Amino acid sequence: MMHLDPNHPKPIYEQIILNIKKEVLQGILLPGEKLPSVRTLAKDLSINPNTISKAYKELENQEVIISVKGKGSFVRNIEPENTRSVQDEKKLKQQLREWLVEAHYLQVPLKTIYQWIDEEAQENLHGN
Amino acid sequence: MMHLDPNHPKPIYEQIILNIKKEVLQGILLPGEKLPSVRTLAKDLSINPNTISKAYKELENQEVIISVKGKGSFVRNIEPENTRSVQDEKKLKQQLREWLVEAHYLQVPLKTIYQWIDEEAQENLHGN
Amino acid sequence: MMHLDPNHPKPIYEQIILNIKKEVLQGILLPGEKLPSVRTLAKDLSINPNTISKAYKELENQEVIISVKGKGSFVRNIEPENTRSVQDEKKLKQQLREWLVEAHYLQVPLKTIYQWIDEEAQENLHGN
Amino acid sequence: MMHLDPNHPKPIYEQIILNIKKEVLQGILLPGEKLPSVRTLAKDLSINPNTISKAYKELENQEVIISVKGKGSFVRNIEPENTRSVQDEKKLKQQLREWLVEAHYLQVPLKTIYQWIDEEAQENLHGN
DNA sequence: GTGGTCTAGACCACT
DNA sequence: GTGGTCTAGACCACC
Repeated sequence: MMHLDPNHPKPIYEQIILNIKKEVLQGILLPGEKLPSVRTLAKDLSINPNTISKAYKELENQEVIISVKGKGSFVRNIEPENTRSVQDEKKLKQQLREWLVEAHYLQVPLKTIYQWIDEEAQENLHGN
Repeated sequence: MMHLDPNHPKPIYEQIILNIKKEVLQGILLPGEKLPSVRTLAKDLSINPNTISKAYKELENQEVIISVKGKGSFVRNIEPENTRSVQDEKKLKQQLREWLVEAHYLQVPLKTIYQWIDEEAQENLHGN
Repeated sequence: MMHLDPNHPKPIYEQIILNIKKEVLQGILLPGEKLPSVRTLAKDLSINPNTISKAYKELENQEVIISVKGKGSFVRNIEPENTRSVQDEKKLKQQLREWLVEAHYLQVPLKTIYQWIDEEAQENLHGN
Repeated sequence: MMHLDPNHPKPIYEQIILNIKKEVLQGILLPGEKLPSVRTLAKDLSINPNTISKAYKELENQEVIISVKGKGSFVRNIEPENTRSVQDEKKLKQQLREWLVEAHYLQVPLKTIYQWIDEEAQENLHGN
């Protein structure tokens, strides 16, 4: 079950997006699988359906899922040719750069950073 | 000279904070050195002095600089005893976790991530 | 109701911060409880919303409350792990030192000081 | 020799006031003793004479010293009948109250507070 | 409705 | 001239 923190600084719909992406990565949600409907997920998480709707729309924009009128929303394949755009990469790198300034400022050693990444990578990718 | 993008998702005052932190890390701004005054920096960047003020105040909260009424704002020493708190570390790790989900989703290989970090580390820490 | 004195040497936004901290300590505001919105509190106290906003932001920095866009501001739990840092303690002690010089100069006996502290402690901590 | 910290949030003239009061309390400066002249003290501390002047004027207002034209400034007796006014006491108590809110919030135990006071009292009063 | 950011312009305290 | 506070009013993102 998805974990949401209403007191998180990140808006709820972004938390949902992140969670679903994570489940796809981890193979909990498989390509072609049907996602819960907007209304049922909203009920399960006891939040506003509009918020779920916004998350699903954004996931469709990012080509993670596909919504079919009258049928539901489904996980898309991660197509290898859907390789990241130059823009995506630039954005990611920029975000990393900003994070590193903070980390360096707080004197986190490089070794620790590598360790954190390895821990997380194992969880997300387990075998990919 | 500092580069600001008013259309960036990050608010201007945070861009300023990041820029100054980076300059401190890189040794462009040295401990004790005087920062440009609120008003002159505002004029140089053609933004409102209050925005600069907000950035400087936050930098003072984070103990990066110190502002003295009537005198100006100055870079503080990075005291080794000012080690990061448990909460700081938790926050950093959480941010990293979210970034990694994105990166994995876009299929950035671990190797590339390490490379990006090394590049940036060299720029920020040059030998530390 | 909160009491504010515009002619106080302490800025208004700091008076608000102190008041809210006190109410949290005294259990008037409970963890998770919603604070009045920036706008309504501003109207109630007949001051500018930006001033409230400044106070709330600082309270969020100090991890007393948490503000969520579109939802409101809420009292956080005081986590026992969020122990004070060395710097916090240093700052507190320095402030106390300066206060004591004044008190000694005005010949307040130690006994009276202890009495004042006990009175206040009872109000703030009521049994903790 | 007096210790001044130009990077302290407290204005320099207040630091001077506090220092002189402390020296009077500790018996380093005795009643009737001549203080250094504005100009020589300014030179010794390498700060602006106006700042010293402001401090001395305030000390005269608070009846700690007395300035005689053409002769210099001198430490006054702490006269027992110069007992603190009701106003002074109210102000002191108010300041203490605010400090205690912070201390309680940061979970400093009462015992620790007493300890801090005792340490400081010994330094300031040594035998009074 | 909520909080967050930014501008414009004012006044104050300190050096 | 310096930073700090406050007001007034605007626009944005989120729920």
